Amino acid sequence: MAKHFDTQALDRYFAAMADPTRRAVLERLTQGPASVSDLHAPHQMALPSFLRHLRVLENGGLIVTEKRGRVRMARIEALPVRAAEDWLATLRRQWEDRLDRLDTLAEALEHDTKGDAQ
Amino acid sequence: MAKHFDTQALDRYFAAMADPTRRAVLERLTQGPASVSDLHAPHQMALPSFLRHLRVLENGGLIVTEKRGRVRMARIEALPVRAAEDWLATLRRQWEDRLDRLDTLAEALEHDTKGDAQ
DNA sequence: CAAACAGTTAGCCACATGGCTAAGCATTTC
DNA sequence: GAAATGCTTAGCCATGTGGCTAACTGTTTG
Repeated sequence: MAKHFDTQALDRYFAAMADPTRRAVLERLTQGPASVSDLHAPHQMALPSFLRHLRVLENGGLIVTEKRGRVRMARIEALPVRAAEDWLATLRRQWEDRLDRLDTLAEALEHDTKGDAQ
Repeated sequence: MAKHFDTQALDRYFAAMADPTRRAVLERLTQGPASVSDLHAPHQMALPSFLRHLRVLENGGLIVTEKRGRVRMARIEALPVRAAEDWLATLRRQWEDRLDRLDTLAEALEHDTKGDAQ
């Protein structure tokens, strides 16, 4: 029942997503696989700089790349995105549950006017 | 229709969540507000180091703090978590849509055996 | 096989991050 | 009002991150 989150993986997932260039790459890759050059084209920075962003995405497991001849193709990997989303959802759910319990408590206090809480 | 994501905000949200200490603080705060000392207690690091994690969370807008007397209380802020979650959901959805389109294409090719796509 | 192409590696630099200790400043509390 | 409490600031250090240029490797292509 208890969800198991790999903290190191979450570290890398979230860190990977904490950069506009890398998020843009992910968005681009939702439309299908692309080569390093294709992915690089819309960005101003030098290719080596860009390549390191791809590495961050890759060893965070968010994308997978494969070299064929002199071209390296990249595609998005679904699972890590799910993992990050799940962690956030779990967090939000816990928080909402707590608010629900507070509501319940508030209602209870309204009916039963003993003021011994707080 | 088009969702609007503040990139700088996303940078800070995701960066804030890319650290186990900070995620632990967020999880703790889903159970309700707490003082700096309370939040610090379960963590090994020195208080000043810990305080900086709180600052990262705060100016990423993930938590709100308020000082009353000599105690500073912190509570979680829902919206940024939502924003991050939404961005991930949007990303995943685009990706799934693309896969759906590929499925549709595959079906079409199965029925209509003309191989002029791709 | 020479040239163009697509990545890659190496190395440099500036700044950010994450940890520490030591000392300081308000606010209780005794 | 002195002492304890709860945070805060300042400053140091090591490592990580994000950018660059220059030079190199392996693969097509003319």
